[in-house]
Amino acid sequence: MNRRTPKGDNMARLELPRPTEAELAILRVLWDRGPSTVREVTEALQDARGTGYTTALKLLQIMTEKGLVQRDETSRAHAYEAVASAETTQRQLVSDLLDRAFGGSARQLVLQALSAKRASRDE
Amino acid sequence: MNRRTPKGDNMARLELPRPTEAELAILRVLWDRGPSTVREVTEALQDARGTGYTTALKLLQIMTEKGLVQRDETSRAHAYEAVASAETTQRQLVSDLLDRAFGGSARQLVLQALSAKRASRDE
DNA sequence: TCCGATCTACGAAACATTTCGTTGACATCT
DNA sequence: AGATGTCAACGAAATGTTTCGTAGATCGGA
Repeated sequence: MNRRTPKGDNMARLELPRPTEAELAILRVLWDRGPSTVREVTEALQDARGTGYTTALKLLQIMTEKGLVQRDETSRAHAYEAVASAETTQRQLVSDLLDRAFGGSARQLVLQALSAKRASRDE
Repeated sequence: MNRRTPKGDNMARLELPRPTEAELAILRVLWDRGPSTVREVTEALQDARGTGYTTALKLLQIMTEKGLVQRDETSRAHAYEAVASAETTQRQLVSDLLDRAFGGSARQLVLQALSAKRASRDE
């Protein structure tokens, strides 16, 4: 395990774990919609992925443990909310990719980003 | 399974699978050094990761199956070589991240890349 | 030829991620 | 109250990734 702020802890917020692929898809929904129930997340994910209800629920439970989302249990249908902003998480992901694939050369990454954009526009 | 060019197939090279984290570390060595033996890869990886010999070998075998690397079996110590260039793979990774985390906004990704660079320079 | 070093191959264990079936709680409607 | 539908929780299966132990082949030197 790898928790920086172990569960009940209220320390300086730095360093959440890197979200997995399925987790990231959920975070994108939460960033778009704000706090949402499992059903809402599931429905928003129907198009992009085939995510079933219990799958989304399980992922949100795991993400709560990891500290990636916060759960509001006030109403029967709990509301989940992303803990880190889209910008913060995106910066972390870019930074990881920078280290893992580009040896820290932000310049190369930017160039590839522009090239990738052009390629996707071309099709 | 998910192979585009099923094993013996020699079709147009497009679309290799996205390398995993450990695989990417190996690709970086191969991009740096050119064709290398398992031992050479293992030694290059000693610092960054603790990768043992059989681990590197297994990964290279899997990567060969996936088409990520090519194996030259001429000498007893086989030589492995990356199939796709650093640039091609990097472009693919950036493109994936763009879709998965940025909803296709290359502009945002570039901004975060610059911000990530600044942050890492600051420490 | 025998020994030790080095290599590939194989398979399984350890671990992480994703999916879903089932259960029991609770709510709403009749 | 009883029937029906929605919910969270849990555990386990299915899949993907990483690590390593072990076996067998080959090479070179004593």
